[in-house]
Amino acid sequence: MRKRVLLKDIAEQANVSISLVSIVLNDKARKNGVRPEVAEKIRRVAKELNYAPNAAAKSLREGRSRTIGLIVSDISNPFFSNIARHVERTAEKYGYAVHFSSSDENAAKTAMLAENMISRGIDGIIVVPCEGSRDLIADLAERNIPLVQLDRFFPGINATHICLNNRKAGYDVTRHLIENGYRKISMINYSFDIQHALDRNAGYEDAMNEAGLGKNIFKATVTHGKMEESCIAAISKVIKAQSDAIIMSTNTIAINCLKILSDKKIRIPEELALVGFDGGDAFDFFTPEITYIMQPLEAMAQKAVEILIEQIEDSTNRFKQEIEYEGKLIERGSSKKS
Amino acid sequence: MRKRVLLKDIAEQANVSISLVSIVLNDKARKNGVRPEVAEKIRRVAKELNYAPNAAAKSLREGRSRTIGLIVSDISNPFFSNIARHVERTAEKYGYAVHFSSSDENAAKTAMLAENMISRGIDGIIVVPCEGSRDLIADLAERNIPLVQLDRFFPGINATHICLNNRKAGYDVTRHLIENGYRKISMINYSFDIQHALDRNAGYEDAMNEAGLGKNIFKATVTHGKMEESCIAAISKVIKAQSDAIIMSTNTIAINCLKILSDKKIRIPEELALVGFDGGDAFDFFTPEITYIMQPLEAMAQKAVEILIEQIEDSTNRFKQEIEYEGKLIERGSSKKS
DNA sequence: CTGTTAGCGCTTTCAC
DNA sequence: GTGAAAGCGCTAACAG
Repeated sequence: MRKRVLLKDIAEQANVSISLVSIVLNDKARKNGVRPEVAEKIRRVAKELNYAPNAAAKSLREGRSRTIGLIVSDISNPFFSNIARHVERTAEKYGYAVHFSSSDENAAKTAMLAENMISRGIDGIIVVPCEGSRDLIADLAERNIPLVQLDRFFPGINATHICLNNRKAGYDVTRHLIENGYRKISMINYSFDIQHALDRNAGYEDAMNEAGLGKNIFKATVTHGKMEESCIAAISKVIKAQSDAIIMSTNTIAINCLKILSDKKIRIPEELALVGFDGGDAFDFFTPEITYIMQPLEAMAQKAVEILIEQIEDSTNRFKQEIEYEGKLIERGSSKKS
Repeated sequence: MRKRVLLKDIAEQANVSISLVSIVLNDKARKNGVRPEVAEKIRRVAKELNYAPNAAAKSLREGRSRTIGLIVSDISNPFFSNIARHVERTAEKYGYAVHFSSSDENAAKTAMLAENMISRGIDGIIVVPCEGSRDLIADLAERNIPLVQLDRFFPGINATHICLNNRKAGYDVTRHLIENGYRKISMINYSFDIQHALDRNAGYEDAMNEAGLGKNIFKATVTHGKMEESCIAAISKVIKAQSDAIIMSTNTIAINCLKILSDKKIRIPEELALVGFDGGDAFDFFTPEITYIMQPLEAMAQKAVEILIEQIEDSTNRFKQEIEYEGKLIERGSSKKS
């Protein structure tokens, strides 16, 4: 194992002290009035020796690691891996690395992952919180750990969040269906007690009531742990209720439902119109293509990282922020009466 | 900011020395003959105080961080995010955290990411190497940095790899098409000078030659930076050559080609049969469903992590391993003559 | 059995 | 302008 090169090695080569090397390599030469030629020499030697600082020592000394943690439900879900990609890109821009973990929608696991990350010295956390983790999030925020909730959030706790205007999005898809002539519109959603599900439901109900279709409101719920069975059950219920359109409230729900509907050979949109959230290959390759609400994921993820880094780098700047982005309806074949 | 609890705090509370606390909390109590009641007390106090070790200090002292780096082309690509998920799960099992980065198929960026990770003190790297990074990989291996190449690899360098038996996989899909009556089978692949592309090509040619169809071998190449245009061009060429079947050599190529074919309203498989690699929503929701070679990704990722950790934890055990897994053909509608 | 001590590599006063 | 020295929190060798 080639010995790692240390500040000491550079100092010896350059005939200066270790502290000078540290100062120069941290771009504090000017401030400390180091002579330019000395600084230059140190930089040259460092480059020659291929110096790379020891992050552990730096972290220990500085009390920060320039690493952020990202907790999502499941990194293999394209929605979250997209988030991860944008988080990574922005973090990199600011010189931060990213630790990721998947929570499997499990509150206890989320808590464990967060503690683990903290123990490993990450400087802050971006989390897509799952049901039941309200207390954890509140606790982290109270402990003054830089934290941003992304995509989902808990109202009433003192923690920053960034998400879609879900109520509006729920309203918009419903409106879209109504305008296309659908009347018996059903919603399939998680039973989650989590704000984004509640808000999408609320938007749906707003639109239905506004159109005088309140009596047609029909909500079927599915359970995370048993997606397949519960989606089958939900679809049966929806069909029995003679719905002419379904709103599939999340990407995962949609993928499961689409498989089932495809097997059942139900004609879309003639027999049943469909709308979803978030996009993805499934929506693009289903026949007909699925209408959906697109989230400005890149902007949201970027903002999340930027706010987090602000919090990290300025500990006086940890006031709660609540940021909502507007979704955009992508109209396609699955929701248009011929 | 609630002050973090240190070994010192526990030591004071429990009326023992810091080192005893360290010994006990690192499960070395038995070995050092610490009295059980003392050990118990220390553990109790640690729990009460909610002690979490400072990872930076531990890393600095121990020279290892229990963190591994994962470099893939693009974490938002479902193929890679699946790998990430399995890597994460196995790493977690062994108490390791995961840093991830996307290389964008860029060798210079890969090098930068790897150096960055090393500087940050990761203990080892799992990398899906991109074209042009042979020297980098060889260099890392020579520097004795624990390293496993996953999915792709460079032959002739002294570095472990885990991948599919790509030649066999290329052979199998081709055979499958031939057996289903297709004769003018074309291959769309990266122009990459990377082994897995070459091997899939070789397998394709093996099967074609074996069946006396050598004169029908037709390969169109696409370029990573400009997938859309180059896929359009490739498909035009393939159609002009009057192919009756296409092998799409990677997931990304397939998704791009499927969109194009879908726009062109070419009837699959009557006019053109299709086979792909790796699966995904696109293959499941395309009509008809796409036949593909499934890689045992979970097993491969798990093995990659395990070998990496072995290398990390036993520096005498760094001999090169070359492990290949067999793919499995998933036959579906896109490759069966009615 | 338990405590003292010496660093891991780095940054940062504080003298000179 | 530059260097010596202390110390971040932890582990492990060595005394006692």
